[in-house]
Amino acid sequence: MTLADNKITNLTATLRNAGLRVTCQRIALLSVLRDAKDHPDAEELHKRTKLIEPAVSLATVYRTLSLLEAQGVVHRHSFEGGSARFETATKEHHDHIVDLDSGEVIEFNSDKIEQLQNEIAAQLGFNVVHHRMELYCRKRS
Amino acid sequence: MTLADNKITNLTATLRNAGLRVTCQRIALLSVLRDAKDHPDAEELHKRTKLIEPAVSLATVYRTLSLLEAQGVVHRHSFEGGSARFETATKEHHDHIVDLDSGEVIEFNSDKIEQLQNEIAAQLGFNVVHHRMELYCRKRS
DNA sequence: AATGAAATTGATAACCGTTCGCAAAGATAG
DNA sequence: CTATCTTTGCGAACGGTTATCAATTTCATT
Repeated sequence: MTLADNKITNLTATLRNAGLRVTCQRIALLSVLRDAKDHPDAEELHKRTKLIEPAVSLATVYRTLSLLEAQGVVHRHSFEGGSARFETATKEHHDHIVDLDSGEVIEFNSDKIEQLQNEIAAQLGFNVVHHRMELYCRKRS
Repeated sequence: MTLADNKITNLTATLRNAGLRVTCQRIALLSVLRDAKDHPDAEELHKRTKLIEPAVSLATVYRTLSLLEAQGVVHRHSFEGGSARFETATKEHHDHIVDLDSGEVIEFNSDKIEQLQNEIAAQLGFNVVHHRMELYCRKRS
């Protein structure tokens, strides 16, 4: 069971499954991640987590995020000109549109593009392990 | 005339055109950029530039790169887990494949993908200002 | 419950790529 | 040539992130 199998989302099980010990800091961070509707950075996650569990340091937030990323529980995105932003890996794979004016992040996905990417890589003798695609946009006038 | 209109690529003219004063540091850096076959980072560019013009500091390299980027003379790429890498804007627009094992960067472009990107953005009410697409790959076995 | 080995933590320093501040040196228009 | 404005080198500062390390906590085993 992973964070993806929600409903009775069991944060403890998520940690156990990832081979990590269960601590209140990690539970608190995971619950913040689970409830986040946006793409917060580490500092923002730290701020939110402290509301649940005051005894959590920024260092632990960073450490736990790295751990969870390594286990595929969260995804890290490094958009242009800012700090890394995180989201749970619950959703289907998707790419991002970044609104240049508001900083807002919109998700999208395109099987067509992914297929083209694979074809292009294959032609050059490569297999795509992962990719990064971000569209920096402005609202249509 | 920009660096793109090569043949008798005139580095001095490139600078004048960009509204920048002509200094030997800038000329040296531009010539290194012009001759680079790879995608060097600032430190590497500094190293190479010092061979031509020993009196150039890393700060000037960074400053000049930012200036040239703002004028569209060079492009900056921030690949995963490393420092920014630069290349002249002489070539057609292209995206990059990063070989995860060797770190090598291969260029490609796909009008088809770009068109799909524009369509997707348009559907969501956006115009694409610029994008970033990188395929992190391994050689096919 | 108590024990003990191993993992985790908070605080803070270190890190690394990059930018900034400033006085000195250099470029350009007139 | 001069005056003005730009650019430079140096080194300090910056910001996000990671490392250090002693103290604390987890958890399998009693």
